[in-house]
Amino acid sequence: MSLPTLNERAQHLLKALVERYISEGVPVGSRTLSQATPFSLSPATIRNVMADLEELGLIHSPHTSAGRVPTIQGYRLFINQLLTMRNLESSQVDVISGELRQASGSRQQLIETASQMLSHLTRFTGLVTLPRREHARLRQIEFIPLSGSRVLAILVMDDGEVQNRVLTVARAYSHSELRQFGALLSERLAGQEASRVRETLLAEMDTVRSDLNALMREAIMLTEQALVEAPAVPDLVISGQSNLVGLQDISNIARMKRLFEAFETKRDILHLLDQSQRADGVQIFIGGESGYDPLEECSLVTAPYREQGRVVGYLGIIGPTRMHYDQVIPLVDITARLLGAALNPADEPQY
Amino acid sequence: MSLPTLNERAQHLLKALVERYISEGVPVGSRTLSQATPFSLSPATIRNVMADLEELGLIHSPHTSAGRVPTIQGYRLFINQLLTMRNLESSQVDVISGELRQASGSRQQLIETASQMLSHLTRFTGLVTLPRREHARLRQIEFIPLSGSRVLAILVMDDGEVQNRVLTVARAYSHSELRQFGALLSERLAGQEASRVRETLLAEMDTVRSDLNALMREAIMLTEQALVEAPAVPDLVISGQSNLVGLQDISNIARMKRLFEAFETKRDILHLLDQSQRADGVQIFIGGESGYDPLEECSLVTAPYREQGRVVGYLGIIGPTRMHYDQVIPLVDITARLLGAALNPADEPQY
DNA sequence: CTCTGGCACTCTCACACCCCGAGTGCCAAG
DNA sequence: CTTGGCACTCGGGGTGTGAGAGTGCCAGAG
Repeated sequence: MSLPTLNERAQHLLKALVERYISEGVPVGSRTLSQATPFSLSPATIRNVMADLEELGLIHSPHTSAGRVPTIQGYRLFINQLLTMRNLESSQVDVISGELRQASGSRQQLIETASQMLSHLTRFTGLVTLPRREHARLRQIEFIPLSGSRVLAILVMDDGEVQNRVLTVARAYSHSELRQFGALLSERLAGQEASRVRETLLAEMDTVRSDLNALMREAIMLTEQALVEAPAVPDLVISGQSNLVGLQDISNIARMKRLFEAFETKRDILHLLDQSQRADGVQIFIGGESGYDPLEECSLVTAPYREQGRVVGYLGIIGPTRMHYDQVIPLVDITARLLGAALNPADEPQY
Repeated sequence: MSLPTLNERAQHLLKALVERYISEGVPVGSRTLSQATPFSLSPATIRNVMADLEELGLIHSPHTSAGRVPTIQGYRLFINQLLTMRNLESSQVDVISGELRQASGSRQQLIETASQMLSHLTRFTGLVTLPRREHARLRQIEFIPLSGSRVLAILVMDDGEVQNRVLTVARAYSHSELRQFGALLSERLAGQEASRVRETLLAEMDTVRSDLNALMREAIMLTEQALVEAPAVPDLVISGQSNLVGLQDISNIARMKRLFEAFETKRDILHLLDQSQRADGVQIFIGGESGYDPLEECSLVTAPYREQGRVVGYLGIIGPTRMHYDQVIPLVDITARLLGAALNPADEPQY
């Protein structure tokens, strides 16, 4: 899968060909290319070069008398080595940061806005994963009695995120009992990362066992229960699916159906985004490169976004493989940065 | 827009024609119809009747030498007067009630499951609105201090629903102050419908003013604030959108695009569902009857669902106008009933 | 060795054409 | 009122053809 190395002329021609194909959507022939390149080569010469490129698997012609079209490897080489990014218009940046600022009240809305921005500005489908919460720190825990033997546990996170869980417990607790539990636990657990809380709890259990402090044990079991129940929030926000309907590149109806099924499942796409961990900046899956069938003929452009220096989620777009990477890549990149900034207000914690 | 009355023979033929068209998807000719009907009439006779039906606007032929196809009015008459429902297979009912029982832990999940059931069983797109909460009664109110001048208000509803709002307040309150507010207000407001709470609060304000009870006034203002902030939950759950991709009836790509845009907007569809209030049972919008353009060529089959005797939401499906109404209608109906039942466990309130 | 013009070849696309089958409308007779 | 007959219409599918675009290859020039 390693990319071949090309001489300068071949590079130039490949670049011109891909750019032309991206903007026109029609196979590119030797004559067209000879006009569009400063080398001033005759079509015949260009044909020779193209034959080489075809042999290398970078381009391919749909049929004998059509021009050439980039293959996936052609796109790959183009993106890795030949692509010159286009500067974003500052107005676009303003739009994104403006919208994000406006939505900065709630995390959920921030994520949704980012997704919408991506889809509006690219005219493709925007994706944003919810930020992973595992590094969030607990601020406090409260328990409130509900009817019968049900208890409402409220976990307040450092960043203002609030989670509710309804627990079923062995016996009814009074309001004041529960308040005590909460105070006790908040004191011990505040400032801990949620992912570590369980360990702490288990350790605590041991010391408590010797003390035979029944109250404390109950409280721990309640918290334990509350942490186990995973909240059922949607973990991927998708916007602008309809933008992909009717694109000439995805004209095959069966393929489109599979694509939309993938959007509904979410799981596989989420998995794909999670896999792109290694990259620090923008990462791109071209066509079937992801190994995920429904994305055939599509490309995925993603970038991680950060909160307090840590990567907490990914965002990106799905569009046809034939897209203006030179514009989309900077856009995804900047959106990731701006979302990160919006999640980390410099002045104060989120709430 | 009133429907014409037909003699028995015409009714019979129209019914046969619509049924045939629904199951085959091909315009129905006079010969086909003469074989499929017990009257044993010659094609020529049937042609005469069909000419009448066409004149009445109930059927129409796509072109000279094609058979006939029902018009919207034809479908309407068919559904209102001629349709004989098909009994659901009991296995389907079992599936629905089984899945709903399994999801009965959380309201959100119940709604999503219902939507999925609708889409799976019809192979079309399922819709369920979230239950309106306006008749929910408050059980209790709690306030928890966050950092600085932020306060977390927690509203616990009678049915176990919990809502959080983060409030920004003028000054910082201590934990115990807030607990007092909560206790005070819970006492006064518990058992009231959320929609009426504001009135009560305003009234309370007056009495309090004379008492000059500052604490209480603060508490009221907090609650007021908490109630005003609307929670931003998605209010319509859509499942199985991809089922509509590739149906021959919606082959027009531009139309499909508009349909999917409608799914993304949600708002208009939600509005449409809300409009179907008057109906007690299943209601049907055929094609453009809804007055909503993107649903051209589609039909909407909806039914209200109830909680404690009150209609709190709507569910239904969107599919091609050419659908098996005799199966879909009972299915939507029973799903609404079962969802209602799942929301109203006989033994105890939801939590 | 590289580049170029020329030439024969291939393939798609659009258009025209035609025929077949299905279904109709109408009429006249039962 | 029903029916058989008949002429008519229309869309779909298959075929044919010509134009256009582009290629591959070859031979000659630099």
